[in-house]
Order: sequence, then C-alpha cells, then structure tokens
Amino acid sequence: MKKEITTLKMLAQNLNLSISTVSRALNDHPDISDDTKIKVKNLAKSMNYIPNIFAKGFRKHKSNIIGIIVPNITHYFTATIVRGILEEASKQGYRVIISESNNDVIKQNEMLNTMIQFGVDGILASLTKMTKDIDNILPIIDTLPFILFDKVSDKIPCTQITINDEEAAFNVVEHLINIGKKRIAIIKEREFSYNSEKRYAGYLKALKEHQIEIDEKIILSVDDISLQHGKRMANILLSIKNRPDAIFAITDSAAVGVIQTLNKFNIKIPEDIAVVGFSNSKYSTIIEPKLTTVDQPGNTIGKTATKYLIKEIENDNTNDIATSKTVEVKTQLIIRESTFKIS
Amino acid sequence: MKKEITTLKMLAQNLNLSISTVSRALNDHPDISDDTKIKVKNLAKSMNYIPNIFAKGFRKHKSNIIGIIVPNITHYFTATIVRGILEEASKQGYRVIISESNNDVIKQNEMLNTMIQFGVDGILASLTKMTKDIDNILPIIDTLPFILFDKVSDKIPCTQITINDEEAAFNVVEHLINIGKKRIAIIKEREFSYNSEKRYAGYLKALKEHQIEIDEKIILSVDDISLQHGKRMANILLSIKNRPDAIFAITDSAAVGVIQTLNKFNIKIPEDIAVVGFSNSKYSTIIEPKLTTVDQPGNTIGKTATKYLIKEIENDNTNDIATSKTVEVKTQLIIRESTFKIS
DNA sequence: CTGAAAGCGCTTACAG
DNA sequence: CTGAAAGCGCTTACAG
Repeated sequence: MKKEITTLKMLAQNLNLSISTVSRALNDHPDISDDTKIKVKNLAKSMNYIPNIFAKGFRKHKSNIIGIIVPNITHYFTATIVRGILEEASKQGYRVIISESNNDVIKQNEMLNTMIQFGVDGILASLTKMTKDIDNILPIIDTLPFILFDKVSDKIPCTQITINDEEAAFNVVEHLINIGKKRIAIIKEREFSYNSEKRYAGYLKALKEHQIEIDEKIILSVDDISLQHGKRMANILLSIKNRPDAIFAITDSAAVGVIQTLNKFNIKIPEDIAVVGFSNSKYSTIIEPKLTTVDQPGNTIGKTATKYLIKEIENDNTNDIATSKTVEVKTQLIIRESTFKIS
Repeated sequence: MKKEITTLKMLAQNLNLSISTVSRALNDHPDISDDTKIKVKNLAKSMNYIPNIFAKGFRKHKSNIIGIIVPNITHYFTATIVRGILEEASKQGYRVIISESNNDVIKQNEMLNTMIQFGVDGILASLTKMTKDIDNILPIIDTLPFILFDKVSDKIPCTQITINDEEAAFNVVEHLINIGKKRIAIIKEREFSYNSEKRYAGYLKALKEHQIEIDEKIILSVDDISLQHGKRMANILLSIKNRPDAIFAITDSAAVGVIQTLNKFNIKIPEDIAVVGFSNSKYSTIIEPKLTTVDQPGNTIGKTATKYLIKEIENDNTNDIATSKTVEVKTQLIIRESTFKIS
C-alpha cells in the first residue's frame, strides 16, 4: 500500500511544462525565469514532491552517503566521534552508513568492499588493532576519498585525524613529575598500536627531559589494554622490589583496574602511588578516588574528519597524496583526586 | 582518477553475449545454461565486476538500506543494540544508516523524512523521551515498514521490540523483599516515559503481591534520570523521617549517584539501605559496592528488531496492523554486593 | 527562457 | 536457452 510518489513527470504534466524545465526550476538553474521557478516550487511543495535520491545519485554518480568503519561502536569515545560525524554530515546533506569491524581484519576488508559497492562517496575509517595488512587498504585510497581517524596508521598515505597522543602523554608524565613522583610506571599496548606507541614516546620524552632514569622493569606491555589486564599489571608492579610511585595506564579501563587493585591492598592514592588514565570516560568519575585522565574531544575529531572528507569528495581530488595531511586535535589533561598535588 | 568500473555491458561485449543474458547469468536465472553461467561468473570475477547498487536499487525500487534512529548513540545500551542491528543487517545483505535525535522531536521528524527521501527500505526507531507528537509518525508507518525498539510507544500501531520492563522491575522488587527489605523507594521518570511507567507498574505489582504498603513519599520522579539527579534524590530520601531500607533506581546512572551519596554519609550498603539499578552498564561493576542491576540484552533486541523489519520489507506488507506484534526480550537480574543477602 | 532526446546501469516482460 | 527493447527518475548538452 505504498503511497503514490510524486515525480518530475507528474509535476511537468500538471503545469504543462517539460520535465527538463521542471528539473531546472527545482535546481535553481539560472536559465529559468523566476516566475516559472515559483510556480514549479509551489506545486512541488503542495504535491509533496521528494526527489528520488537513487535516480539522482545514479545519474550523477554520487550517493551523498559516506561510510564509516570503526572497531567497536560500544566504546564511549568512539560513539562520541560517531556523533560528531553524524552532526557534520547531516549538516552538509550527507547520510552515514556504519560498520563495525570488531577488530577483525578480514571483516574490515569485507566491509570496505561492500561500502564501495554501495556507492558511498567516501570513507572514514578507524583501523583494527592489528592492521598490519595495509595491503587491502592501499588500493582503496586512490579509488575514492578515504580518511583515517583515531586509530590511524602512518603507513597509509591519506589524511589522518588523531589526537596529539605524544604531547598528551608528555603532559601526563610531566604532571606526575610536578607533583613529586620520581618512579613512574607505564602500562601500554604491544608494539602494533599506533596510539600506544605515540603515548609511550611522550612518556619517554618527558622522563628524558626531566632526567629521570628509564627503567624497563616498570614499562609493561599487554595485548589488550582492559580492566582485567590493568589489575594484573598492578599486581605485578606491586610485587617488584622497587615499587613505582605512579602508574600511567594508557587507557581509563586499565587505570580503573589499577585503582581497584591498589584499593584492595589499601595503598593510598595518590600519596603512595598516583594513577593516571586516558580518555576521560565515564568511569573516571565513578571510581574512587576519581581518576586523573586525558579528555579526548571525540566530537571535534568526528567533525573535523567529516569536513576533510566532504572537501575531498566535492573537489573530486581523490586522496591526492600531496594534499594529505595529519591533523592533531588537542586534548586536555583533567586533574582529579588520583594525582592531586600532595602538598 | 577513479578506476574504470566494470559494467554488465563490458562483460557482455567480452563474451559476445547480450546484456540481458549476462544479467540473468549473474542472478542465477533458471533459463540460463550452466555453461553460460560459469563463463559469465568467471569473467565477472576476473574483471572485478561489482554490480552498481544504485542502478539496481533504482530499477527495483529497493535500496537494501535500513534506517535507524536513536536518541543518543553514546549510551552503552544503545550502542549494544546498534551492534546487534549491524550484525543482523549485514548478514542479510542490508546496510544501515544511522541518525541521532538527541531527544529532539523536531530533529527526529526531519531525520525520518530524510531517511525516507534517501530511499531506505524500512526504519527502526527508538523514540525521543517526549514523543507525545505521535502525529508525525503515524503517517509514516503505512508508507514503509517501521518498527520500534527499546523506547517504544503503545500509541503507534506497529511491531515493537522491548524488554520485559514490568516483569524485570517486579523481579527486582521481589528480590529486595526476599532479602528482608520492607520499605522500598523507587526513583523513576515523569509520566511520559514508556519504560519508566512499565517499571513502575512492576514495582507496584510486587509490593501489592507481597502486601507491602505503598508510600507516595518514597516514590520519586525526575525529569532526567541521571547520576546528578540520583544524588539529589538520595539526599531527599535520607532527609525524610522514615527512611527507606532499599532504593530502586530505574537506571544505573541514577543508582550510581545514590550509592555515591550513601557512601558519603557512611551508610552501609546493603545492610542499612540496599540499592538496585537497571541496565547492567559498565559502571555497575566499577562503583563500590558493586551494583545489583538488570541486564538488558541489547544485542538480542537489535537482532530481533532487524529480523522483523527485514521480514516486513521482503513480504512487502507494510505494517499490516493485523501482523504487528509486541515482542518482549527477556532480561536477567544480576545480583551483586549492593543487595547481597544479609542472612 | 524552454524543450526533445540521450543516457546513467540495470532488470524483465516479450518474442523467438 | 538467448536477445532486443523498454523503462526506472533524473540531469544536461544541444538546439531553438
């Protein structure tokens, strides 16, 4: 029982005009007289005319749909980015198709392909953790506009939007030093994570600049930077002879795990051991003591990425390597009880 | 520098066949010989043929895209539902377009309209809080397949997928009674929320069944069932002369606010006052004591809703009121420290 | 300022 | 078993 859909043809017949004229009037073509335009537009409105996007897209080879692919949509930070993308896209007249890779490279590639098949005008992607197989992505980036955000990779020559991971981590560690900490542990991910490596670099840089000795024993790497592993690592750090006086976990979840463990052993936070996370997720204000962390403006990342993508789409310069750039969105250190100045 | 796209025509020329035959071969039409099919399919693969979904959709008046609209995508539970939708949709060859209403009715209507304009085959919606203006939705539901999930409304005659709110709340309250609580407060939303009303109904039913007096003074309603309001309500409940010995907050966030407040006043949980939330969000295991709550299987809701929608799409029976049904997905009470049996 | 016509890539009745 | 042709709803060079 679908409703009768108004088409250009119907409008044309009604007004005794040609389809061409009606089409042009609706698109504000300069050749058409204002008189006609007004007549056409009024009728269109009264007949509830909705252009058939498919015919249009088909004709112009443009769908006004952008595809986005993320590892895990249930992460608060990711959802926040998605929200930014949705806002900006809808403002500019684009719709958004979403896929989740679940950190599965095979799935990610499948999804990229179906997106292209579905005729998206461009793709915004946040990579899986182990995106070693850049091979599947490289052919795509000169097929259509493609931009990376959050989980990016410098192996892929395209525009990338991230946060200033290195600087943010540097600020975290410097803050810990400023409150008097001298033996700062870090819990990071294994090598393949871009973000983790950047944060680690910031950590090292801060220690060096403040001439603090780097001790491998308190630099821990895990496969999956989760709450569970945070707990495990905290236990390890407590067991070594020369305990750290601060723990920087590269993720809020891990930091929460650390705090829970320290609480269990009645270790005073931040006096005995200070703790810092990363993300400013909701947990950070629910755990006791409240967590010092880095706020990442997901909304800004999403909007920025979308702006760049649409610009590329509308200029039709498919990922010109020359025009690719890396944009770093500024984060902010949020200081809470887990590192409060001791005095 | 877009790559040359393989079309049916190119395949046809290459094989000296007609476009019709190639099209039929690719679609496994019974009229075509196996020989031809194999030849065509092989060439298609080697030439990397991808059907143009727009031409196809345009021709068949079908986009294979479903639209979903939710109030807030950053809510963990919502993201979980979205994940379920994505999984099921992609399994059945559909793509998903997402919009966020931010609980704004005007925006919601705009989005519904653009979705229809974008030619989605059907819509899955979770309503804004104050969807009193059903008026805008009613005309839609007999235009195309339309299904409600999570935030539903019995004013709209279409298939609805929710959790068993009433039963779940009943179980919560019965559990509190079983551990010896006799004066159970509830923090709910104001009247316009469907879910809140159902949970409230479950609350009342349990009290009645166990012949516990209903006291308006410990039935609190808020506009926005957030952590902040949870705190505020907890303060109110602590200030009344005859304090409750249990608080059922209709949301985990509010329950967390309650716990933080009780902790501040050193009230023993659950001995003095037990606390229950709703959602089994991540916070519920981060707060101390860990929160008893109701687990809502978002994934199942998403999948179920999608299955029904696609069924409606493919049967082309647009929201036959006769076939509309309300499906309740079962929840599970998760008992944790905030209500542990006292003995 | 307006119209007739071609064409985007596909499917499908119709004919053989 | 295969092909020629129409048509889905739109835009746009071409002609007037």
